[in-house]
Amino acid sequence: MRYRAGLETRDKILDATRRLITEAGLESTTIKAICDRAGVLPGSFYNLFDSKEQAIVTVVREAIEAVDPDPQHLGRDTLAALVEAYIVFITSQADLAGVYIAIAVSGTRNNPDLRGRFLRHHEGRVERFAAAIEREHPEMETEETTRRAETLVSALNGIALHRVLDPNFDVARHGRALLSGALTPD
Amino acid sequence: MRYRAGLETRDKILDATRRLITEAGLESTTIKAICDRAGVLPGSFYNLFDSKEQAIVTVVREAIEAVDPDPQHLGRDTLAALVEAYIVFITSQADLAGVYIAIAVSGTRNNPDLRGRFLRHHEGRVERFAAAIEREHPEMETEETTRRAETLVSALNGIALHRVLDPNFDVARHGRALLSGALTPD
DNA sequence: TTCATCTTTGAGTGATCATTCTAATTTGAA
DNA sequence: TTCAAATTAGAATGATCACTCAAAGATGAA
Repeated sequence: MRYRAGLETRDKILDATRRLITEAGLESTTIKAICDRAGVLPGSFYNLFDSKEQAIVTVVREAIEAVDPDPQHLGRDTLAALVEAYIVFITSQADLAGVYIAIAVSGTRNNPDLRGRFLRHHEGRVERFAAAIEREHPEMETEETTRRAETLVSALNGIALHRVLDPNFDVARHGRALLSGALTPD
Repeated sequence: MRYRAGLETRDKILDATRRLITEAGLESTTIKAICDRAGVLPGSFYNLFDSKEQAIVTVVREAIEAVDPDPQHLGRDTLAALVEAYIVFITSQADLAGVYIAIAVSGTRNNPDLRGRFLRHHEGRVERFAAAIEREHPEMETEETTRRAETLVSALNGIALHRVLDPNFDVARHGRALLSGALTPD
């Protein structure tokens, strides 16, 4: 490998960006703030990224990918496993979870790219949940499984949202409660 | 009434602020943007508000108060009525609902005042929901009713959050689905 | 050791931010 | 109609924003 110095700087910048978005919000994630925290100067930042936007999008893509782990289970996962995976994501990757929620709210209003990316991801996520429900309840109609999956995924995001506000919020307990409520008859 | 002109300008500014936060996010809610939309100049803005912060806090307080209507029902409302009230709030006061969610995420990180205000409001809301659950299920322990209320309120916020991203999201249907799942045995 | 290439430095750019100020205009009680 | 008080106009301030650039320094293949 040639010139690894630049790669390390890149990591430091992405790490700083990730933590800043979670701790201070998108609004406060300025070039200066990123560089201060990464111990780097603006010139170095722009040597590695074309724009502030690019660094943020990189981190956001990271977060979106981290939400859905184990793609090799696709088509075989249980609903409970999907919920547990999200709980693990929120609790063990708090920085990325913070990015995910921050983007869901602030990031998607002025940035069509982020908005599209997020909505496409959400859609795929709902489908994965719906498929799991259908596997466990073959008698249920497709429209119904989709609707229940939408409710569950959105509700889980609500849990993640509250966790950002209150680090003591018991994500596991509330997430599992939603799971057991998700398949109740109307 | 003397000098009503100022009051009208104040309304125009608050209205512009409300819509801007919902449509473009806190980040894009600048003095210039507010004034342009309100058809007013910065001098007029600062004649009526001490700071941009003050206008935003005014709108946020408005939103927080609008979430919980009919305080005269306090101590008598059913869980279903509370959920319906939130559904009505989200669908019929989209601007304020957008403000509410935007603040929940971006507003509370750097602003301890907003953060405290939001968390206090959330706590009161959970208590109100818990009391309704307890009334309908007297056999349930207090700790249990609180936990279920926390799950439900956070999950409802998740529904509201998704509605901000997708205006076609069927808030009523998903909100009611959460209600029926909220009292399922573990 | 040489030297082309990669990387960092840090001052500097124009744009835009929240906010201020003074002068002009409008208001409404008298 | 008068006039003090309320309100608006609009240019100006300094701070901070994202971003650029030329020069210095570090790197590693030969």
